[in-house]
Amino acid sequence: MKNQKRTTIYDIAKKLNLNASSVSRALSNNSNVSEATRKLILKTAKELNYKQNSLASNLRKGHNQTIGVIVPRINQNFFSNIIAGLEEVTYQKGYNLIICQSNESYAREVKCVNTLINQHVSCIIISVSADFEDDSHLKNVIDQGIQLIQFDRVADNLETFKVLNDNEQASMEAVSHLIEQGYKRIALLEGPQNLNIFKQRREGYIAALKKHDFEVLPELMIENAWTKELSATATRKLLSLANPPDAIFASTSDFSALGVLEVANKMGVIVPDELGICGYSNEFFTEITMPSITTIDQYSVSMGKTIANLFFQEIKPENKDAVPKIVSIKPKLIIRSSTLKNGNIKSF
Amino acid sequence: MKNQKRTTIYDIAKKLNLNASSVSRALSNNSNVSEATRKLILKTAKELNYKQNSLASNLRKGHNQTIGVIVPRINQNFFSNIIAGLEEVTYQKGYNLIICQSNESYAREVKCVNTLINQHVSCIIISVSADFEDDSHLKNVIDQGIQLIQFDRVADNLETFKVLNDNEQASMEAVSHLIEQGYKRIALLEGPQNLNIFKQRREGYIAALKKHDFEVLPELMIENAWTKELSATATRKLLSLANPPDAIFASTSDFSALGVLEVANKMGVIVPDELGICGYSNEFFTEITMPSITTIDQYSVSMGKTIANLFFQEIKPENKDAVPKIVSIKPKLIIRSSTLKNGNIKSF
DNA sequence: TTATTATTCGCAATCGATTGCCGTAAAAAT
DNA sequence: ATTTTTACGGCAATCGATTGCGAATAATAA
Repeated sequence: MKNQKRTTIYDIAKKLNLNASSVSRALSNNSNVSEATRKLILKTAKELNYKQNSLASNLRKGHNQTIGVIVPRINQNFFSNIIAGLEEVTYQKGYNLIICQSNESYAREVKCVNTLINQHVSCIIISVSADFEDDSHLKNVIDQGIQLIQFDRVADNLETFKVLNDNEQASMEAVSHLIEQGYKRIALLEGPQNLNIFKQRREGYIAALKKHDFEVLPELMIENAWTKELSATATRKLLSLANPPDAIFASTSDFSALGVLEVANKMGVIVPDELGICGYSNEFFTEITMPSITTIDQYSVSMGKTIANLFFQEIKPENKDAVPKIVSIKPKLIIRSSTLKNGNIKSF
Repeated sequence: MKNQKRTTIYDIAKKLNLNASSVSRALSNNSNVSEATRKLILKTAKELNYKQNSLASNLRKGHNQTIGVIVPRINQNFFSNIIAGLEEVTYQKGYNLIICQSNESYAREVKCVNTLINQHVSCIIISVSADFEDDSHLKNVIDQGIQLIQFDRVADNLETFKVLNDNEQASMEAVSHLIEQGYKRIALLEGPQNLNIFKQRREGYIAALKKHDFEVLPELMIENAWTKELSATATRKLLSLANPPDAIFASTSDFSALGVLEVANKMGVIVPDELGICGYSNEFFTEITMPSITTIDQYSVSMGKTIANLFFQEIKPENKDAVPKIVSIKPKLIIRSSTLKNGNIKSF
């Protein structure tokens, strides 16, 4: 049973004294086969344990019921939820996903793109890596006639379909919330500014400060504090300032916020009374920390569904003069204990 | 630029007045092409932006540099780490992964298997779904000449390569640890017994009790408590027994353990003094709960690597008389505050 | 210079499924 | 009974890359 050949439509045809074309038609359920022979073909296909060869089928048909997905890391909540959402829709439509991780490396991202191009996927859905350099590989995707949808982290000046979070708005709401809670000196932990999302969150932060006539203080804006460890270090620095902040918006992630919280707890700084903390992403654990962490939910699963639906409804129908659409999803501020100054603290 | 044809080896051949076969040979870097023409071909391939059509290549070659992975859910730590580990190795070897989720549904698992068979992947790596029924679909994989590696949750009586955790051993160590800490009545939260892993964990629990001359009490063994909610319910029931347990081993997952912890905290039962809690999987959050949760680390990333290496070293070389090997990995008990009765409590 | 060997490249079949076109036979219409 | 229409199914080309075989040329040996 090792090297047996797999049964093909020719095997079925031969057994029934038919032509392969009839077998193909019967199996694809299309037309021009009598009900009797169709049943016969289906029956013997089952008997011979026939499985279609998608390679051959797709080669002939010139397309592929496959969508490629490239994300920086699949073991991050946001991305795995996006994929879960994508999968839910694509599965219904009989498409399947090839999932690749760039591991936040540009070189690897390029390789992933090439692999997917070679596979003739019908669409590539991508969120670019942190050390994103330029968009030539993405242009290449388009040149090869493959649909491209960017989400979350995107190459701004490349005209494609995009599904985005309104990071600026969310960021502004978060900071406004902090201000309304009475925090006076609000620090910002930022991610790499070559990624659009982190730029936008910074913009939102600045906008909120300006709106409330707060000063924008460069010493309170820490670049590249986007891991738990980097954030912890940044927090120690911030809290030992002559005039330390009374709130920190960890705009990069909840892991970053956790770093802040742990340092605060260790230093005996009371959260939220002496220090407000807000994270980003609504990771599972933000609900169970002490205190629980205010954060921003990105509706990641439904965002995944939105992306997939965009493909099936707008792109796949080959609407030639369809202008690349940009869908923006408004994230939601989830207010928890870490920013509720006025006694209204949720219990664990 | 929409419907342009992609350039093929024939386009390159025509431009250079060569035959496609030479182009193919030049690109595959193999043999029988002069250095001069090879360079010429490579150059014009780049100029024309040639991308190989993997469908055609794989169809002709009869195999596929692709491995299929089927897991219940990719947004579970254990599985996403497995995939991360797999990817690290397969990427090096130029293979890529098609990742599918069964969503814990048997029907869907069967569909995933069929899709991967159709794609002619060279290997399927699977951890079966919770409502696993029978292994006919897996037998089918083997019949179609596709390599099969099972991991973690496996169909026991199907002879394939397997990579397993020594669940029984780990479970026994966990329960022994509880006993050594002085807990006297240890309850068990169990998962669906049609999955090998949960059966083994139960065995380990029983073995530890017997080893220490403890009675095995059916009323302390709760079946199907494998979500946070089910575990919470089970915990309430257990703690309101006339003779309640003083420790609970949530053998199914850390989420389950979290459910236990939350109920204990709400009921004012002090962990670990009045109730010991041990989870399974070493999810990220177990480190940051109050108190932190003792759990079992499964070395998931390195397990993924092990699986991939198994394929490349033992299976792919077509070692005809290779007996399906079973690799067992010994998980590690991570002792944290939730089971440290004797004052030796780690701080948050 | 001729015979032999090695290199390089073309020819054509092949992988398996799909599909336009055409012929035949059966069914329907006249 | 004859013509027209419809249904069914075969033929053969096609998708793009690979590969065994053989021919032509170049390099080497005799």
